[in-house]
Amino acid sequence: MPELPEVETIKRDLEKLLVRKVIGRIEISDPAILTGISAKVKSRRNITVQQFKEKIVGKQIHKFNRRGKYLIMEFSDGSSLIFHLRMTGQLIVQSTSGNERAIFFMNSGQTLSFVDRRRFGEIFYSADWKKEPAINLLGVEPLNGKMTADFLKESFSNRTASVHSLLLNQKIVCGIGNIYANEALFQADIRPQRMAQKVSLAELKKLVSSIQDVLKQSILHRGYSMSTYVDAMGKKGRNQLFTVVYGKEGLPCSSCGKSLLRKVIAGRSAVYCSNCQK
DNA sequence: ACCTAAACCTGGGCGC
DNA sequence: TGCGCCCAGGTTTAGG
Repeated sequence: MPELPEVETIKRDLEKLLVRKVIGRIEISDPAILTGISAKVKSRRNITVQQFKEKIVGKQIHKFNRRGKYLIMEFSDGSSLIFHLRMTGQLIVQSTSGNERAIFFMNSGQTLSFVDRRRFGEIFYSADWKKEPAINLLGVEPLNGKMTADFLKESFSNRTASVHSLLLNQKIVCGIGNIYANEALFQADIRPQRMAQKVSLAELKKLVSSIQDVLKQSILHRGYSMSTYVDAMGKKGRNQLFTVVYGKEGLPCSSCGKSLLRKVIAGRSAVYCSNCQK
């Protein structure tokens, strides 16, 4: 579920609520949250619940960071907990859900709960998040000026995959997921199935500003909450009221009125207007 | 190296 | 109501 705007919203909420607080106790009801679901990742991260608790309990939260869709809780000794919410993960302060996979009890009395219906989400410990391979594999951030049209042109050169697929590739630009890939391509009048290397520099310029626009708008609206996403207070965002193509197959195009089409591209649903997008 | 399909897991929604 | 199928905001892995 959560893409850059949703993770950014949670990050800002947690900054306000939990900086300087100390973790007093941790309950892990689903240990898979520490190791990941897939077998390969499991073998890489062999940590027991007990070892995990020993690393974290007693530490003071210094700040929160975000890289792509990763949320990083950094402690005052420089170590960190790195969270990824995957499809249905939620991080909620004072949650009453009852479906928590992990709960962090602060000495202040506050709780931070990781709730996650599909159990894809993960938490892992890092002595130094800036040296973490998972973080360093990420491409540029879309909102810090590094995602230029020239950069995309270079990144897309000789690539036969669709522009939609490459926007979802976190090693090129990080933080964009299927909602914002679809919305940005619509706003830039580019069909998602276009071969990436054939998108012109002029079109990429439009795409860069479209990506930034849809992400910033969603941050202002506190994220897209059609399904499970909620902020750190457990409240829904409002961006689902402003999106125009994602999840709207068969509805009329907001620009020309023609029925929106859906096409599965490299395993992901793309929705687009065959009249407006070229 | 690059590309796609399948897998991971759970549950909502829809058609019959 | 119930069953079976399709779908899902993400990433990893297997196989071409």
